[in-house]
Amino acid sequence: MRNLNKIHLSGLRAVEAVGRLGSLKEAASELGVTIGAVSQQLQKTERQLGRTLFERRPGGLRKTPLGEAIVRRLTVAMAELSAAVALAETDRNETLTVSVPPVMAEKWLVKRLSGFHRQNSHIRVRLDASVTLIDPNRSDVDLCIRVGRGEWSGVRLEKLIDQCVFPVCSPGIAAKLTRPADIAGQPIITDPDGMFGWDIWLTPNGLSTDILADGPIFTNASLCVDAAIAGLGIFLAWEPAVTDALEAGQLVAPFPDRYPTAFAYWIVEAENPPANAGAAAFKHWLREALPKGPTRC
Amino acid sequence: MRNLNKIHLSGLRAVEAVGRLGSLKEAASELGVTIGAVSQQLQKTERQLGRTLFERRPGGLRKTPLGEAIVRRLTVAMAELSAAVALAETDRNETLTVSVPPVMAEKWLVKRLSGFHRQNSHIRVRLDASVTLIDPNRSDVDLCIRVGRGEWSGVRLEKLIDQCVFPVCSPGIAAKLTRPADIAGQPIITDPDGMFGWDIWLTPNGLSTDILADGPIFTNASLCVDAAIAGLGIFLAWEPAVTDALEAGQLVAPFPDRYPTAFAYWIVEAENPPANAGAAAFKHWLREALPKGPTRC
DNA sequence: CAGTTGTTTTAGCATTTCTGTATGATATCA
DNA sequence: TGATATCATACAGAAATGCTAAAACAACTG
Repeated sequence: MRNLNKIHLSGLRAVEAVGRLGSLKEAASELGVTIGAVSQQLQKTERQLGRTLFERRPGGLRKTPLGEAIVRRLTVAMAELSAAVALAETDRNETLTVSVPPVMAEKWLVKRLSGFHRQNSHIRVRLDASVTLIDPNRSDVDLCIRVGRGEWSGVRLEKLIDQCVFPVCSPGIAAKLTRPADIAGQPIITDPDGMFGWDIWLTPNGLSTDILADGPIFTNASLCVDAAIAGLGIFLAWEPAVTDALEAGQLVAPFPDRYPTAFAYWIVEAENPPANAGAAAFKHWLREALPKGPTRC
Repeated sequence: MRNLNKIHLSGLRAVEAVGRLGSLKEAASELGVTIGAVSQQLQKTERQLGRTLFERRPGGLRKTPLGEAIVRRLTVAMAELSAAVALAETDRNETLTVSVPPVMAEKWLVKRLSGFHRQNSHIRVRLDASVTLIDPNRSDVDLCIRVGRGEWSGVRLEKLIDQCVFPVCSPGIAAKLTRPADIAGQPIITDPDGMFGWDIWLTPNGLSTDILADGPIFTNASLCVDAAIAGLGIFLAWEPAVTDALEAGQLVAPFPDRYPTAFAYWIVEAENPPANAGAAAFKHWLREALPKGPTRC
């Protein structure tokens, strides 16, 4: 393989094209450069190989026996290279890697993905559920959905929905809650990694965090939602983490008012994302599918 | 195939090497460049493909699934390219194309070639017998042997032997010749394309071209020699065109003196010939095998 | 001889690529 | 915990390369 070190590969490509197509003119057109450029490449490669690959005869070039043999192999090689590149292109257009916070993946996205797939059957979606923000510029992730203030730099951003919080609990617990103050005394389900506190909801209701009782702790918002469904207490939730549970009646929002945290759901893309049909389709679908209207703040 | 237009092939080579060897360091060593260069190539290619081929993780790079697939194909492609290039290298070292004037090829070289082959059994010699000077810089000829003044430019020259002429004829005719003046009356075999005239030999012998009789004309020195052997007349010959015929007694040189034409036999090579083991061996063999000592002027 | 086709040459510009060096991030050892 | 490897990336300047455009050849064709 090391014998390729002294040969410029694009010269070999020129040789291949000229050999296959029979003339500088056609090769130049296929390669997208001028005839002169191809001529130079050809000569340079012949010099590097130390062999003449084409006889110059009136009316055009003609392969020498060695040229014939080499071009035959080069054509195979170029086809293989082309196939390798095509692999990337297909992948780029047909598979989409989306990085999503685990809660959203589990509680909202997984269930709806079939809807996307129904509309875009040729696109294969790969979900990457991770908490930490992956840099879309340097990973194989095409699209990230992230919760935050939108203060990331070096990326392309699009806001999806603001994060608005409201208490949720099982219907059983909800029956005991008529006023916000009734929250006191009920166990509170907590995610210690959560980025906001109960004050966001308590303060507007004229209450303080002092009234809150303790309750189970889960280090993952998805588990908190499950706990709430199981009737273990009240969780300060948000869309779309509980969209389905509310709809299915597994959870109830005893107080309709929702209050914005400082955060929102964002689409985070690489600064200069390569054209990707799948990414465009997914973004469009996402905007349509996300809870809107009455479910917003 | 056109999808290769937007991709630098050397970038693909870098991808292949890194993918196969597992680290920038080793790839850099194989490619004969610095690590930084490989890193840049890698990133550039990933950008061009629009896909991440390697995950950057502590301790080194690791192929993504797509990277894995692409590298597999690239390895095949590179091996094929390498084989194509190797073809040229083998050819360069093992086959030697020599362009020789037809007379020399027929009357001297063909017979002796087996001697060269016995000493250099791995080298395949291809003889190209043509009259016109092929430009060794732009043909698949490695070595030319040419008769001339050595006034070619843009080539590498080495003088072999000066051309010295002397009359030859069949033993039958020779019997009638005791003094140079006896040439008169005998038919003179002529090559109209010959580059010298009889005056070269006549003048030093105190004779003029007026005394020459007509005789058969052949447009090829080799045929002239054959005609002389057949007893059709006297031919003003030179080494090595008649070396064998003289040795075999088919021809006789009735007058021992030889006179130089302005010409010589030269080895003509490309200005910067690629290293070629065969060419070196052939030149060496040629110097040894050519008539020397008493057969010279 | 002018016109055509096809390749080569030349000069100059623009881009690419490489090298060194500095930087950063992680792992390993004592 | 700090010292030291290992691996990769960033950057800037220098060197090499590749491309274009236009002119020049060269060998046919009518």
